[in-house]
Amino acid sequence: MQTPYNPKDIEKKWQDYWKEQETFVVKEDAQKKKFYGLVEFPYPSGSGLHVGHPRSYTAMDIICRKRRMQGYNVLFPMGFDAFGLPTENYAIKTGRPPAEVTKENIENFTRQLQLLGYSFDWSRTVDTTDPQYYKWTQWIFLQLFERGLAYKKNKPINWCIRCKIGLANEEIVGGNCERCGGEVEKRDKEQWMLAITKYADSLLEGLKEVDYIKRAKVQQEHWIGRKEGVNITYKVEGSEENVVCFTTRPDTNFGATFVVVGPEHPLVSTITKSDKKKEVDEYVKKAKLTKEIERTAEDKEKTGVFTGSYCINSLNNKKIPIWVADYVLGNVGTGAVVGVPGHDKRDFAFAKAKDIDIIRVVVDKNGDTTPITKIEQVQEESGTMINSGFLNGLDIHEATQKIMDYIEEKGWGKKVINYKLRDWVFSRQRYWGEPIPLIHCVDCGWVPVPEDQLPVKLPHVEKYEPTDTGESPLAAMSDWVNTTCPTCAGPAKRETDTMPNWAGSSWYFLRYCDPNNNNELASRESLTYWSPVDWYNGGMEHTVLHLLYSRFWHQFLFDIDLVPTKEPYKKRTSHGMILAKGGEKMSKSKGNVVNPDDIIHEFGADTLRTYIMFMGPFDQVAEWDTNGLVGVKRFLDRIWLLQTKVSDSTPENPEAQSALHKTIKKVSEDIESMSFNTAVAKMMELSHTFQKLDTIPKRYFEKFILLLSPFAPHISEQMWQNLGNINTIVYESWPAYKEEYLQEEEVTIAIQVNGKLRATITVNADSSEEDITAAAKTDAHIVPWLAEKVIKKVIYVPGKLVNIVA
RNA sequence: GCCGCGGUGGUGGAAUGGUAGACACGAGGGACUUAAAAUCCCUUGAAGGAAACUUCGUGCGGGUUCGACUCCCGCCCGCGGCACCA
Repeated sequence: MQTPYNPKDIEKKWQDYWKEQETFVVKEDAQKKKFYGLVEFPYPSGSGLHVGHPRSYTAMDIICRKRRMQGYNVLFPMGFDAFGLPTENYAIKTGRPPAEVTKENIENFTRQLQLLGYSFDWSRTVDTTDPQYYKWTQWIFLQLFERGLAYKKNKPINWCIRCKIGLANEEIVGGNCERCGGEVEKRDKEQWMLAITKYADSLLEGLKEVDYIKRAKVQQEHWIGRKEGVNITYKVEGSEENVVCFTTRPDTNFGATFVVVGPEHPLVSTITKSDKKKEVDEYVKKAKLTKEIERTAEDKEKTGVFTGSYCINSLNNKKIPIWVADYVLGNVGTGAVVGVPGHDKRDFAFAKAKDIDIIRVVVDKNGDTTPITKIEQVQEESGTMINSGFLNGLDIHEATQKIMDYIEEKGWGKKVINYKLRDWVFSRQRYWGEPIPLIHCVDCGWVPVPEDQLPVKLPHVEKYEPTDTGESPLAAMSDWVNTTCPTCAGPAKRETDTMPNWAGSSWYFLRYCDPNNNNELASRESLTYWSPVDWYNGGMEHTVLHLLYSRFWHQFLFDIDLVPTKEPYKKRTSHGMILAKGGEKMSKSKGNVVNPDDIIHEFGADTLRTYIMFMGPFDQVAEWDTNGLVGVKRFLDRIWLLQTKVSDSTPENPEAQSALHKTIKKVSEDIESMSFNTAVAKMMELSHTFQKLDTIPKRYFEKFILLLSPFAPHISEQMWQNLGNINTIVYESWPAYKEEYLQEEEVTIAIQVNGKLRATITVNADSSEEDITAAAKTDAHIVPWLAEKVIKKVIYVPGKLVNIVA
């Protein structure tokens, strides 16, 4: 008699077995083809694993388990991205050292991940806060520094007042701090910058050779924001100065009626006429005090003041006024814009507000030539030039090319490529991050910490609070800060800023290849064997920043010949978020977070894993529904009970055999396309088919268990053992289907009359088209529909349907 | 505003242009049981009909096609990203 299915005993038993047997520990093996499956390593927060994490992990676990069964040598690692603000904030509140808190959190996360039965190679775990790890994060930074890609710059940074931290542009959401939602202001501060813009083209180019989901590519392209245009030089009348304006639409330049410089523009004071000085100064002062979010609000009314100066549009020798207006941003393009109000919405609004001429130079496809002052302004995607001298009659795109060449030829401007991408603000005035390994010497300037002195370890401090002065808590540690210059041995000071969170996660996948190497970030041999990551799954929230940053670092490492491939990830997919019941995000404050521990306790890890895969399309958001677990649990219960029906000496059953092979095909294909929900559904169907049998041939059941094992590994191992197998199921061969078994003896053919279903008939699979159409026409259900009608046409789709057109 | 994704039963969701609603939840009925739980079986898009069956039905309006959830055109709604980016 079969014992009942008891996930608690089974799951613990097999988790212990895998650990003792080192089932998932891998080594490089030149004889085997490799597969590197990667999931984003979690931030080990104090609240533990969240039910959203297992969506990504289970999916990749299934893929990796399948690859092992397909004979691949599989690297599937896990680690912890453990530097970060929540831990630091917790330390501030409780006074406990972040390292201690981190250690506890990692232990808890590890426990939870192991309860889920993932096939991670735990011997390769990395922790970004481990000095043996961040030694190499610092080392990579120094490589960037030595090649001029890390530089210090005094620039206005985004300062979160509440977190007391400088933020990267990427960390501002809707003008507020991404983390705390608080106000952000501009502050001048010396910041370490990484020259990611030097890699803009390369990062764009690299996207062509990788297999990323479309929206990940599109978002990255958008973020890089490459734009071809021309910097046009406008001579300021009665002055030696020039105003340079970037535009992507030089075709409309005959319609230029003004130039606007932003309040930050360096020429503002020089070009302002004395009688306008007071007004301009006041305007500029006010603009600088206005928060960027207010200034750039889309529906904000256009304001600005005339400088009193004019410049000359060389194209038509027209004299046009120069204005100062805050809708022009200092950090975009050249910080100055040529105003073409006829064909740019913002220029139009400005011209209307200031009563400046509006000239139409483009006729859209409707041929409308109404003066633009009389209609709402347009911004055409296509059209023909008018009022534009030698451009007249040209399509706007042709005109753009022609005039760019012309302007450059005449020396009035220069073709340029602009990017939306900015250099990466790389310093943080916080404690819980990697110290930036540089020393400042009055005589020698910034000097790297010598390699043999890495890592620069985080010292123990008494207080973790950041300061209002904008200095890291490390700045107060005078023993640590004061040091000697590695070059001249004179007195020198350490850099007290730390690196941002993104640093450790920008190369962690390389460290997994060789996690304990003390001499290099990872050995060339291990990187050559495992690189690149074959399949990387993660959240959409990381497709811009983390993905771009890590690609940048990786391309840099490739350029200095430390890694074997230009691109780090061959394939990138993304899972949808798991929302709480009701469609809200799960959050501690709302109290709607589902803890995997509770679910595992009640239903078991196999049920949880299978349910998460079954709940809906993998790439779309899904609402958590505890009721849904019931169905999956019943499915596993049912399979468990099927064991009693398994028999060694049962003849073939064509129907069951066909169902089995269809399931093999479907599950195999669905895993590859991440259609896990339909794979599970197909296995459920098969379980019903088997249930109807008196006895199940053992060879069928074994194949079924093999298919199930990536989804529900514990119960599968146990049933595999129950069937008399001695070895783990993990390295058994993935079942193959046979085309011949997919065919059924009889097929159901749909019969339509004029495209509407009127009957179905069941025929032998090998029936001829003639026989089937004849049977269709004479079917009792069909005959009345054809009465008094002439059959015009019969469409036959083999094995599917007959459509009689009458 | 632009870009991406989506809209299908009471619910989550299935459907290479070919029988819409697989699979699952829930609900209703039945079997087993002293009873309940568990399990198993049946029914379950809507309307009409005793039934056979008929009509309608995949956000809305058109179109292509023998045939459209699927392709094309024009909209509406929801989610995500970007956004006075010149």
